[in-house]
Amino acid sequence: MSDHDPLADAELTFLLGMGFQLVLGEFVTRVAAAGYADLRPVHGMVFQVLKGCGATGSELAERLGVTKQAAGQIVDDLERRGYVRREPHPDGGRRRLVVLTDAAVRHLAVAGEVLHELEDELADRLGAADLAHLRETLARLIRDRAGDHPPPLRPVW
Amino acid sequence: MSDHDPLADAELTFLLGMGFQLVLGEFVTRVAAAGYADLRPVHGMVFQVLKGCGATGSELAERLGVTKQAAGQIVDDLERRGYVRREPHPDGGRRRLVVLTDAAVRHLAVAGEVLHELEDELADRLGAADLAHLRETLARLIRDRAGDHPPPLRPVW
DNA sequence: TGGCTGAGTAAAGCTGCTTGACTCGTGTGT
DNA sequence: ACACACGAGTCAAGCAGCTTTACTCAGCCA
Repeated sequence: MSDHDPLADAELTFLLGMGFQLVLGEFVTRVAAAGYADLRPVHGMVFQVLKGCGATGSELAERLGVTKQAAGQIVDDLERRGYVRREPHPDGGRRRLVVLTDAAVRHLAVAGEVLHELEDELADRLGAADLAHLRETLARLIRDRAGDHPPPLRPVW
Repeated sequence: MSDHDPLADAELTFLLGMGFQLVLGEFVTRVAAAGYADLRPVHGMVFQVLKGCGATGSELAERLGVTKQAAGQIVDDLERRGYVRREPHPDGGRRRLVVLTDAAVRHLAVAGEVLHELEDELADRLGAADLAHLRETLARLIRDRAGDHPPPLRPVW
């Protein structure tokens, strides 16, 4: 056909990257519009890790896939802005437990809502069955490449 | 069920990001093993843009979604390492045409081969029909969010 | 002639990470 | 009891890959 879709020929890697970029970009835009323009996706990852009973800086670093110094800097930043607190760790030692403040918990709720909203919209536009199939195939791809323990999600290239 | 798949509950955004990260990581590893450990994905994007008849620095910058200074720095780097040349532009002015050397053309061939190899392996493991469906749904997602002119693929967060 | 436009360049600054070197509590072996 | 290794945390410096700001230079058109 003369009007051939260039996306049909695109590399799978490109399709995945572009899909991720567009969806994440939309997510970031909406969360920023909800009053969180000062939080990047990595901060959301931090909140996910700390959700529940918190974690130490080293645990956080491992979960984020960065050095403990980098994790410390992120925590410094979030502490200054009132999203986390450092408390003495029950197990003592030099350990300190990083925990979420209410502001961070509220952000988690908003972010979760935005994610579901976005996914619902995509289900409408792409078809719920196709979206479910997309999820399922992606999950198998991830399991195939990374097993049961996918590595930390890091900025790509 | 006691043995429930945590990936089934994961956010779509997460699945897309993890899928992209794993596939791109595998791609980078294999291309590095083929002798191109000194080239990042962005260099491959540059080669894609310049493939054919080359481009000016400003055109390249626009296609990459960076400032022309950043594009100039990348071109400086690639020129030093023998992957591109700057030639006088046929249209004159201050313009200069950045074109690929044979080394870059060889890299393009290798990278293309690796991408197809990777996609064939995934077709084997996930099922050709499911992979085709994945591609098709991703293409529709991209078209839905970006129309016919998807923005440059950039490092994400 | 003189000014506008658009490509390219030069220099400095910034962000988010890393590496290297340390300090300090704690348990462990002898 | 004492030394000491270990692991968490922190300080400082460095670095990559961009951006912002500010300029130079060639053509073009009134």
